[in-house]
Amino acid sequence: MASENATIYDIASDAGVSIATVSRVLRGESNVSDETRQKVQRAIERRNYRPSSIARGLMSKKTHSLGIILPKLLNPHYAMIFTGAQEEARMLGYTVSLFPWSSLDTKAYDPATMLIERRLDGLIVCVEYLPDDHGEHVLASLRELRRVMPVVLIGCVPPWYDFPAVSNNNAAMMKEIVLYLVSLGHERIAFIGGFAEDNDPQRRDIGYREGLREARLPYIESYRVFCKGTPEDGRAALRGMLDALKPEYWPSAVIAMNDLVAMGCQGEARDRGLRMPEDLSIIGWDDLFCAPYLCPPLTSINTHQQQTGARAVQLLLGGEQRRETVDWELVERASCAPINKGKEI
Amino acid sequence: MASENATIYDIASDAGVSIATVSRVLRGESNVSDETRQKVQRAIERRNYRPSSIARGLMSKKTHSLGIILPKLLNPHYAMIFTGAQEEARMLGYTVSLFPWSSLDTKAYDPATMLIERRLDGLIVCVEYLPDDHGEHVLASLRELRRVMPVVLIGCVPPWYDFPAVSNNNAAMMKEIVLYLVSLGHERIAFIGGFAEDNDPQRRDIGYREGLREARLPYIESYRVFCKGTPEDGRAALRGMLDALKPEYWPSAVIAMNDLVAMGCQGEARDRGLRMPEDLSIIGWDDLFCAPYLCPPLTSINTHQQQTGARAVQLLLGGEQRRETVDWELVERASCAPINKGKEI
DNA sequence: CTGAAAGCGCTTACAG
DNA sequence: CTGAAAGCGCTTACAG
Repeated sequence: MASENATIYDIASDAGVSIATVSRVLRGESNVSDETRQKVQRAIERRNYRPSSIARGLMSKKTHSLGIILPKLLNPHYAMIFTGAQEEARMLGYTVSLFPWSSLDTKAYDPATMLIERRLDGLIVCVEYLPDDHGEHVLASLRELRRVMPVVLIGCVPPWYDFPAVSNNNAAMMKEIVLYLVSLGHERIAFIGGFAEDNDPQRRDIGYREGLREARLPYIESYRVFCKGTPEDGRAALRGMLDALKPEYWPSAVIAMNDLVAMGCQGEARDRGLRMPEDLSIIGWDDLFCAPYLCPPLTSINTHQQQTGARAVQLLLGGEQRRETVDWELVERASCAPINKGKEI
Repeated sequence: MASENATIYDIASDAGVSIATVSRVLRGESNVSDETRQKVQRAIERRNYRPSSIARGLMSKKTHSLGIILPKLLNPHYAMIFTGAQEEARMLGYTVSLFPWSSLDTKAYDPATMLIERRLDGLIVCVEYLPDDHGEHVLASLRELRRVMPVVLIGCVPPWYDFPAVSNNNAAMMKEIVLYLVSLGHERIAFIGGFAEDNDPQRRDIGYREGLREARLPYIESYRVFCKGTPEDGRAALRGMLDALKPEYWPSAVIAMNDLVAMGCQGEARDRGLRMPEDLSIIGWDDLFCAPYLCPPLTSINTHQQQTGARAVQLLLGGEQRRETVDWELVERASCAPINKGKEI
């Protein structure tokens, strides 16, 4: 099937010149006579010759290929980041390959081997809030990797991860969400989300508390429930919270860590016969493509994921060490409504 | 940041042997004395040396990297295929990079250039039903690419595309769906789907007609509506169909070409005040992660996308030329219900 | 069991 | 403007 590719030697001999000259016209150098250039170009076209970027990379030590590591491509959130990164990379002449999260996860047979042997020009890693011990492990792998290739992080990046990164200002977003719900009249606002990272001034818990404080609402332990990021996790988390509370103390609004969790919450609420949004407002995070088609259509916060992916590539290739923050946007849909003060439960 | 990598020469001189010997222990050859092997291994560990797979590939002419081209990663359907392919590839020591659909789409500046210069060991292309002229274009690009690397197709592959492929038996699936709806009592069954490919015995239209024939139901032109694959397309398609029909002729069930289109149909039906599934049953295709969370939860057909991606990699690396068909599974949820004969419209 | 040499397909000084 | 030669970091016969 795959026939032998012509090499620079074939072109040189076809055109009756040296390989150095062929190389010159390939790279578009100006110091080649028109006549020679045309001879070479004809030979190239006749053979349909394309120089091997692999061989090229040997001298330049550039592979023009990037890697990306993310927890789960099946979450459209990461698919959007990947897409943004891929498109930007392509414009700059780079390719991006997907590596599994497990490349970082264990020290077993040093899964990063594949990553390193590829001689990538850079690596993008999407991190999530991680339980502490696990986080240490990942951080160690990242530090190891950085010794051989530039690394840029995306996502929930604690400040003591001394890596360039592009992330969101989670605290500010969360505060905006809380105040938005307050503006709708909500006073019992729950937050179902990931595990906290101490000392991170941009973490969501900070914004959650700040928002409540600004609205002069109390912080209530039982409204803060932890969970991972799947719909099932969200469903279980809401169930646990409601089971533990008398109905009169049930929250009137729930902030979900992401749209998947919000979907699970909708399922649980529906199963319990709660009307949405009358009995329970829910707000998601990520604004996935399916948000408008949920019931009710899910209010969510758009985090500009494609732009995030693109910026990560730019930081990577620009060798910039700073941390960047990407803008966001609250997208109102029907899942959050003004509270019905006189509601019946 | 990225420090200079040690080379095989560094290791050789550290260990006091020739690079040929280092190469032997790297590749785990047996004809090396224990003593020498250990000297070399110690040197490798001290320097944290990893051989460059790039340089390796120069001689072997293998890059151990694959490419995948798909219409849109944001559709979870393709994210699942990608994930399956990536996992299988990794097990076999390969990497997979994402290339944009535009690599095939236009002949402008020969976008496939990047693909070819990378010297990929193989390429997976996810195709969709395409309007004829456009399809010809893509087919030409694929034939061109195949001259320099193995290509395996995934998806709706007409029989005259003489490529190895892994796909579904769309006709059989469609027939099963029609008969399933018939078993629920439906007689007015619409199909909102992609454009037909003449002569393909596995295309959905074949199964649609066969199912109807077997159930002794007439094929009705106005129940067969064409659309592309987004939720908006689906919504518009259903709107168009209903607008064109008197309510008493409205279908009682709609088969959507994929879950996205089904989502759009749900939106349109809801806007019109149709109760689902009482007034309208809808069935999707692909069984996306969000299907269980739609309203009503969407009955759909699971096409085992991860397995599909994995099989494509196996065909690619095995050099097999055959076409394969992957199994499927109808997943019943609440969006399809027995028809209510005495329903009020 | 080990090493010297050639080769993979390019680029990069260096001469001319 | 053009070419001969060395080099990128490996593997692969070929000798010994």
